[in-house]
Amino acid sequence: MIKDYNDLKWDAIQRMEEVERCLFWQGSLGRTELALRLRMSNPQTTAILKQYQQLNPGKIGLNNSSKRYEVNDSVKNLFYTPSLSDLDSHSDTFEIDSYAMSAPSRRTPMDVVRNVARTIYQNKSIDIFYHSHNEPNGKRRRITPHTFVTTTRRTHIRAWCHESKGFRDFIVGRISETGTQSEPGQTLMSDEAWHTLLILKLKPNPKLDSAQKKLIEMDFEVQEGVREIKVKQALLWYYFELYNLWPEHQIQDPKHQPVILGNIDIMAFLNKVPTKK
Amino acid sequence: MIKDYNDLKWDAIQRMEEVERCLFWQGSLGRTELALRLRMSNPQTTAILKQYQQLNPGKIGLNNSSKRYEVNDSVKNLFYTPSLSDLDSHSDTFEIDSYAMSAPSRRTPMDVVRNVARTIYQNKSIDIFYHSHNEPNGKRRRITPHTFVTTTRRTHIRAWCHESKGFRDFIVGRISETGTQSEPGQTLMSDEAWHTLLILKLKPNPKLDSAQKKLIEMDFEVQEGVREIKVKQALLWYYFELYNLWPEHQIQDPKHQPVILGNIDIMAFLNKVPTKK
DNA sequence: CAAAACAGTTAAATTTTTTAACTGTTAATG
DNA sequence: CATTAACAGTTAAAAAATTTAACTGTTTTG
Repeated sequence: MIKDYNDLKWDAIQRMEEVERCLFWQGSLGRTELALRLRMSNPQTTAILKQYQQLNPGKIGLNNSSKRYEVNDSVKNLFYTPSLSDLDSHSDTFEIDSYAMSAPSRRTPMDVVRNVARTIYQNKSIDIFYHSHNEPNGKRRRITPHTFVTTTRRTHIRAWCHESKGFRDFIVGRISETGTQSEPGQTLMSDEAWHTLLILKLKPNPKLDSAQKKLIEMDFEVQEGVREIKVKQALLWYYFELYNLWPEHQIQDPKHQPVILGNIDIMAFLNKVPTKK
Repeated sequence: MIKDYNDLKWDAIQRMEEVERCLFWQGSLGRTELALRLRMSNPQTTAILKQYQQLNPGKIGLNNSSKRYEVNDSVKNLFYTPSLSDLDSHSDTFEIDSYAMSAPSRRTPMDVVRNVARTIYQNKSIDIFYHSHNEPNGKRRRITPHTFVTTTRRTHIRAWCHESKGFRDFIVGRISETGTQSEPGQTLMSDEAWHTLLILKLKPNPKLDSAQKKLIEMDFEVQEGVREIKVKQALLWYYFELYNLWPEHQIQDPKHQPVILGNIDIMAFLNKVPTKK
């Protein structure tokens, strides 16, 4: 009768995930509440909760006083990995408000995303009309995309550019049109700057006093004065942009530049492969 | 036999959502593929696809040549709302790579998130140990949180602060401990700065040449020279931070400040209510 | 102390899903 | 150019999941 995690069918896994989702955000879950959420009858809901208890013993227990199942956070989740973006998409069903600041500079036209995604899925290339810094009015290009890259500022597409014969990043919001698909160029495998990992070292800005430094060390999880981050060479430029790391900006107010570059030599990699300058 | 959207049970809705998810990202979906994804038998999978066709006529059609169902993008989705964060959480099952840049300054300890979420859910207040700019070593406070706010830089909690007797923003990553819950203070309703909407006006940086301006206008969806954004007064500061809008920074390279403030008078609201300075 | 609000239970009826053995179509293969 | 492989689609009986309807038991509330 006790089933293994792997014996469950897809439907059952979805339900178990929903159970854990409720438990994580609410801390407790009533049977009637679950029956309403899953639109199921009471006997079946009871069965599901029993099944959950067998699969993940000790995670939940009925509190006779509140008449609700209460969660034991020291037992790990089996089905649900919590994240804030998940709260965003489910906050309407919980009574927990969640608000994402809208930022127009990051607009991501979903029809472009869709057509590029399908190009990746089919291992093809695609015609795009792209507005770059050098050609703001736009130019037709053919690219073989391999990965969507979400930086803190915008969404990019990492792709082989058939025009410039190299791997480049394309900002999704600057693609105004997508065209027909055709045979691919170079693929993920040969994107060296993508596969090269560098160590980026960050230090608190020395202009901060020691108490403020501690705060920054907390924010950045600094260990022994330096925070080391493994960074794809292809994305190095965006880390400079994010943390405002260019040495010529170090004159700035440390409020706008809480960390500075710990290994200047890494800047050599910024231009080595023409990623984006 | 033809069922209405509302007649479907929870399980069925989840499945339909999965069907639309596959269709959106892949553009096509095979019956055998769907059977594997849903871990269902072939006859049942056929039934589900038929049911989908009845619910959303014209959305999919079998291509006899590829022997796969192909999507008609001009017919709207009924169950699935696409987003890039959704691709992130499902990209392992599609052959579409997706990579999110890690940014240590945004760390969000999920145990803190969890305990605060449950406090909101239960309409209570909670003790936290908070490291602010003025008190980097941390101080115990009691807050009544009402909303999670995701800005482009980090996750905040909007809350009534029992110590300073006002609504404040707390950076999740700067909460080092959460304590016991108790009775709430002021709630969402009385947070004026949260409910006050302002119009923020953005213009392309005049130092840009006209071609570059066009590009920025595309990025920001500028209409007739100005982009207007409705902004909660409580979040105004973060827009200044995001777009680097402080007038004293206007000397900067327009690469780092693509847009400037269109309505200087709005700055009065930055300090009016002590949100964060 | 009675009522309300829950969780939990049972057994028969109903619905969904699987199993196993089929047909039909298209593209690729020798 | 016939054969095969790879798919979608079908059927009917068997099995499994779910609902319905009528219950019991416990704790808090008024």
